[in-house]
Amino acid sequence: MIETFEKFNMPRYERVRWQIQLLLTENKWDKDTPLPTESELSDKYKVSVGTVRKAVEKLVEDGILFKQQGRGTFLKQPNFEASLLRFFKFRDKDVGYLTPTGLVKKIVSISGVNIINEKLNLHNNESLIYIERVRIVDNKIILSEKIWLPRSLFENLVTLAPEEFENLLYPFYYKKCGQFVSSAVEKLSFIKNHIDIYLNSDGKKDLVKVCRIAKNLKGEPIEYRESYGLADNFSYEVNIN
Amino acid sequence: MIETFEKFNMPRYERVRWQIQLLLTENKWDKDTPLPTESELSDKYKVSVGTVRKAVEKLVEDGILFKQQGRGTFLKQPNFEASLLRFFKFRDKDVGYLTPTGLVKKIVSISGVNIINEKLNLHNNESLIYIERVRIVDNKIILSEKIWLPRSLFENLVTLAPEEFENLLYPFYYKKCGQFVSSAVEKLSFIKNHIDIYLNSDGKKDLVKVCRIAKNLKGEPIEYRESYGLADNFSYEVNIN
DNA sequence: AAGTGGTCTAGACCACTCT
DNA sequence: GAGTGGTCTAGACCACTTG
Repeated sequence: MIETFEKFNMPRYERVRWQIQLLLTENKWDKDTPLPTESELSDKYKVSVGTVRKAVEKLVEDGILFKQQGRGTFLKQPNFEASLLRFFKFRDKDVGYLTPTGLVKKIVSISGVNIINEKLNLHNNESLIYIERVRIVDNKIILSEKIWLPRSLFENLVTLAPEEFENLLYPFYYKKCGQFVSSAVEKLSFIKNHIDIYLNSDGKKDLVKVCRIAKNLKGEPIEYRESYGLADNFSYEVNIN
Repeated sequence: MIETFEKFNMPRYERVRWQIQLLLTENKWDKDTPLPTESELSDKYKVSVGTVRKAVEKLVEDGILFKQQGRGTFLKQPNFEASLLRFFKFRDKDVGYLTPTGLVKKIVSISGVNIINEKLNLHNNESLIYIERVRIVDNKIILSEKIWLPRSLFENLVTLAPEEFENLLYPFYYKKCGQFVSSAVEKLSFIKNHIDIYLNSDGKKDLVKVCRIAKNLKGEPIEYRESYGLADNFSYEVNIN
């Protein structure tokens, strides 16, 4: 392995970075379990502390680790549920922005669906778990979600009833199935005159559709999700450099 | 100045970063004029090369500088015109994605407008330049833009006719007025049944509206722009970490 | 007080670009 | 060949957190 890295002229800090990333796939890091210290890592991988620091810095930039002076370096548990606010902002009269709660309405095991399996890098015959879920603010459904998971990775979910799911799905995946979501790609589009059983009872509406592929630390897709919301609630802000 | 920095416990690399940023506001850096070398900077600011490197790294992350091994470090000329593709993707049958060309239709000097002046951090009585501009792909208008500039900074533009503007505005601002756009905030929203004189001749349409505040190196707003496009053409993709 | 990450230095050698 | 940034080291001292 190390020889391979060397052959490709990969700098040591990159090599260390991948070693650490490998370390992180072990299911034992939570927000209070620090990684080995910088000097331990520098001993382990036979590089200077400065090189370890550079590797770790990259992982911090990627949002995978976070450091706390005096305490240590930790695996970051991203909160995508809150960061759906990237696309939708639901403003309360008094409080400001709200985080919607999640409620699973339906969960079934289904056979492979070509276009979904493709997004999840699965063979067409591999079966899936399909979930319907709504997001609620102030007793009002404001988002409707369809979720597809590779059954092979999420076997432990198939026997659960909708009520047994928790409010936030990604920490739940990790607890029940050891699947850790570390990044995602979202694609946004606009669809007109659509109907959604959870979202609008009174006919067709203009909706915003967000397609998300969520990935684990290795960059492998582990969830495909489509979120629908009313276009009226939509708001998005981005910084450009 | 330096004492001030020290008092606030600002690390040296941060201080150096600000010094460099100050350097950059001098109107003499283009894509072929390298900054002073790392060792020159380390002499000048009385810190080690490693500290300079850290300062420069930050500026590279911010998209303000770029480095090229063997050549030097340069001020980055961001191409926002191309990066409007952040929100709109216009797909050509053959070529893939296209960069639209820009055409100024109208330029006038106007008195202050409260809501605009606010966005530009101007007093209400300060006057503005107002520009209407369209973006064209394949002989078809696909974006309509309204642009407001502080007249005090862009005095040199008021005497120009629409034809005298170049395809890309931001390099043009820099050439004519020494105003360098280095970052921006964009806000996206949907508007229904709107009419736009350049965009749609056959009545009201659903539009996507992108409001942009463009800023100089000091973070001061220097342009406010509203871009309108048909919702059908809209597509946006984002990575989350 | 002990241990963590945060800052900073001085110097070495490598990889690339230009002339 | 001269000069640039790219990688890497070994060590110092500081700031913060925890027992």
